[in-house]
Amino acid sequence: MNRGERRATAADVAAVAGVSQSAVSRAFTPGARIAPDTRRRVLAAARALGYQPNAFARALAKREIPLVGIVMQALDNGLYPGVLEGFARRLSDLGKQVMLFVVDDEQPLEATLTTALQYRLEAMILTSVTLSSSMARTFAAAGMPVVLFNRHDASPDLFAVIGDNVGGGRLAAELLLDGGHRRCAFIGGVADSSTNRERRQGFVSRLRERGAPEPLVIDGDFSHAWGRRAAVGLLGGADPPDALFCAADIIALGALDGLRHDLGLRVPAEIAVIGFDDIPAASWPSYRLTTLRLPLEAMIDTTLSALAGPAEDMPPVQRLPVELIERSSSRPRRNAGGAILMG
Amino acid sequence: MNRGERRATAADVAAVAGVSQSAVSRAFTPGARIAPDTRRRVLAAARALGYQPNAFARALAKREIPLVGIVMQALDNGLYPGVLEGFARRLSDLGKQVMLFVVDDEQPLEATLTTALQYRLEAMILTSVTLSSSMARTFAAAGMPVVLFNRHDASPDLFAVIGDNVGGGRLAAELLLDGGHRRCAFIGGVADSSTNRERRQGFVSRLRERGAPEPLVIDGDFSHAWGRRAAVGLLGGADPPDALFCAADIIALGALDGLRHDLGLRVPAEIAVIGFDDIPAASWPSYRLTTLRLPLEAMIDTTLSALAGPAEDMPPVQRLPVELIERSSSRPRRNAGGAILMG
DNA sequence: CTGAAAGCGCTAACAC
DNA sequence: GTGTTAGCGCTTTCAG
Repeated sequence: MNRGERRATAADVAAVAGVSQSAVSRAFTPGARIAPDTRRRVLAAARALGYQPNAFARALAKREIPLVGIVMQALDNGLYPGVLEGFARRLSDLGKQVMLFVVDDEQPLEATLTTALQYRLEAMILTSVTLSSSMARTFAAAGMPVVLFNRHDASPDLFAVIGDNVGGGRLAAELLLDGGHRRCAFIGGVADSSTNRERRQGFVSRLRERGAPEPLVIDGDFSHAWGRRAAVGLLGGADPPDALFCAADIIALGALDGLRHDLGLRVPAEIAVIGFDDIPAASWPSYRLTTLRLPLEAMIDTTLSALAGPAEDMPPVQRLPVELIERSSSRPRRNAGGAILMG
Repeated sequence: MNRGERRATAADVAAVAGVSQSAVSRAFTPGARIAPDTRRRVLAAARALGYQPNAFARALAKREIPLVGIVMQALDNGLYPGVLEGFARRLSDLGKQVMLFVVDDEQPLEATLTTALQYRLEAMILTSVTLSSSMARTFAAAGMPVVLFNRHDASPDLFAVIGDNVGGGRLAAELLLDGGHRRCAFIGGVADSSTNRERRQGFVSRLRERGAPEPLVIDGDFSHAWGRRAAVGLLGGADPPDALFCAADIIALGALDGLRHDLGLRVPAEIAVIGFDDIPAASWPSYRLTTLRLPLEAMIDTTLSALAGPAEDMPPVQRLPVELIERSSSRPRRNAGGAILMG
């Protein structure tokens, strides 16, 4: 490969086409005032030389670049591949590219965000992470819009698009209680993530409102392995629960596997399981997991329009409704509320 | 957000620090010749102004940018999230960013690649797609290295990193025959993808060599839904198979679900299933899928070193060995080869 | 070690 | 419509 050889520039094309360099620029600018014939000549010359406008030079001159950053923490929990794909497609339709950042302990968020600043990205979409207020200020100062996706923050001014986690948690409690369960447990993900907190809170508060016993609550991470281990542990303890609400589908899938295959329990006859998100695997016949569906499409739309519009007049946290998807990991509701059952 | 306000430039920092603009540049260049004290002053001024070097201006001046492109076709087959994450982390360790492209029918590869050319990316990693030879020529002319990941191409000069698909297919045949199966079928993915072709070819050829009956072969796509539909269809036909080799785990998972839950068959007692890739879900207790593991780590390493090194002296197609992972969707091997069994 | 100056390749007024 | 002319913000000789 001739790595060394210089790529053709607009000037080269101009020379070949016999026009000025700015004519070349115009030929490649959609709405520009240029004679159809000149444009044709320019394009022909460009093709001959293999010319492609240099995106950086353009970015420098225009002081903007159609590039948005997306930062993700974990690509392997079943939810984010769809999210990433959705954003990528939509942004691509808008003529924008995506710069992907994946963070973890070795790639701390701070360093990542510094890079984002250097690239003068149009905007940043932060999934599964949250922003310190000092960083938020830095971005605001740089004029780079930021939106949290599926995460939420205490700071009121940070824009966030989330599902109705509290409402979903309440729905889960409702369904379990209506199904005749009394001894519920919550298997959480990362303890201090907002999704985890809110889902648990909705669940626990509704349980209390209906006078059910206080549920067991444990936190871990968003993984299949954790769900499996947690479920097995919980069922081995004293006073085992008869219903599990998991902070995410990936955890619920693990719980289901632990319950059925490690413990030999029947679901939902002996114990019910509810997840959250509705990832693809939740609907597979091996699981048929009852869950709360996150409105991904709508969340992506909302995120993108927040980034595009002035966004000044919309409330900073957009909380979209989730949908209860009843499958067979939970029992159908009973009419009664207080019956005592299979202890 | 003060979108309008100009961000600080090196000149601004220079003014505050009382040095020349080039000193600022040096302060931000790792090995540059600059007095420790000047650097300190510059950095202080930079911090005060919230200055971050402009990556595009730098790219323009240096004629290179630490950015590599990754194009993916389907993020939802279970394999690619890990691939993407692996590449992102490794590249990030090298101080490089990743630009993600997702292609499909609406976002054709050609358009995507044109964009890549405009961004003067250091290199392109193409997963799950293949390159036309004219496009390959374009990239070569532009001096942009390209490597196909988990895809392979007829053109001999295109660099590709793949698993030993043929060998894996042969291993699958071996295992099935050793398990006493005779009537095998192959459930393929996208018909003309190289992975599909090679895996099938290895499988079929080994079956023939050992004198087994010609297997049924059908192609579809790389999805759970297809695997399920295909398995159900195959078993409903005349002369149903007693063993299935699927072109990918995601297909095998679907097949397993169809077999067990739609048809009520026992696996592997009544029918065996083997997949390919070893995605995370393959090891979950609900599936325990026997499969051929793709050496992802090694493949990623190889890809990256091909991109880095001269790559002139390594053979253009790197075929890495796959590993048979026996779980419980297949019967253990018997010593015999020809026993007749449970028709 | 440091500053001056010349680009890198393109866009955007501004005249014509 | 089209060419001319300034930059955009940084790196990199080249003197000193």
